[in-house]
Amino acid sequence: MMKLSTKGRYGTRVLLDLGLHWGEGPILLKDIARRQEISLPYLEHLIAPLIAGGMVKSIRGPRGGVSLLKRPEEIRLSEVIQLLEGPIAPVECVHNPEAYPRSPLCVTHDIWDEVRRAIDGVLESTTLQDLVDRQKQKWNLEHLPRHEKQGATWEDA
Amino acid sequence: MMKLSTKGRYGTRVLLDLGLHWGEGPILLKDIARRQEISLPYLEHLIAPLIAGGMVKSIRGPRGGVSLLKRPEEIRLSEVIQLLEGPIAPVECVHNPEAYPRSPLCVTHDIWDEVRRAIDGVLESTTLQDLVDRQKQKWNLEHLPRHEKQGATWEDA
DNA sequence: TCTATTGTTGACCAATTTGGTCGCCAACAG
DNA sequence: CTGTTGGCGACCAAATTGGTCAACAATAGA
Repeated sequence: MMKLSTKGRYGTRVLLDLGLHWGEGPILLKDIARRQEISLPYLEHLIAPLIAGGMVKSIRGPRGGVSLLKRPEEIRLSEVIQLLEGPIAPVECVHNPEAYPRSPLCVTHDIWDEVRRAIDGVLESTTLQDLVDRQKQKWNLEHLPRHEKQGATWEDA
Repeated sequence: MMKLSTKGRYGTRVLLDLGLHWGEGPILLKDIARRQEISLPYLEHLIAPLIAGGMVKSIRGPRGGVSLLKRPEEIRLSEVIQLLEGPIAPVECVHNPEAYPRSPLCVTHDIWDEVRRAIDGVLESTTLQDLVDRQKQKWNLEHLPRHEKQGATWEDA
């Protein structure tokens, strides 16, 4: 239950990859796909909602690629998940209160909303820059040069 | 994303129903199905993991039915969801650390684990008795006799 | 013991979601 | 104009979800 789909997981890794290459100009989808071990055709679908959401911009043609449209510290994980997976809510009526007039009568509703707020609290307080910083710190702790580890941002799931 | 399936939602309502009838002996599945607006055949499948998990006991034959095996204040929502939906974890590698030796290298892993702990915190701190109390309080606030509202524990989702 | 009642189990099924692939089109640098 | 690169929609297989149904097991009471 309560699983994130690959959309959210892969997509977060894609953005982390872009965050780690922040300021380097357009990044090739091909390179992201290789580093994050995502198939190129599937990556194209993952990137689409990020572009539509104004989080990523793309340039076509030679020397093209994708890059972040906002600075990593301005991108909250809650926005990312929202774009990739839709509203964060364990049950439908929590997200869509107007459609369910009798919700206030049901106590389970209250609990699911508490769960939603708990999830949202974590995602809202985490920015892409936080992920970038944590990743770099992990690499430093290993005393390894960064470029040898750029493929190691997967989560094996 | 992150939706609870009907297993978790319906199952929680079933237990709330049993909590509200705590001490009244075996409750007919038929009655639960009617009050909670769940089809009887489907309810039978919902109740099975609760029985297997030792949370509910059943008695067959005339004057049979199901009832809580533990007191409502001893039943945490986290156990309920665990029984009905399996492990609470937004991604697989968070729940099953041994199987993914490289997880410590991946920062997204850390975030998903924070989300898991946030969810678990809410569910762990809520007991079935809490739900029962809240439900009764809502009914009182409406100044309506309880028996007229026993069907109103759904969540419309 | 017979019977009606009630829960148990497993087979089965349709719809939806998930996790992709593939081919063609659009844009752009040189 | 040509090659490179992303955009987009059609299509697909597998798993999950959300059920139904029929046969069976247990038990209370006549």
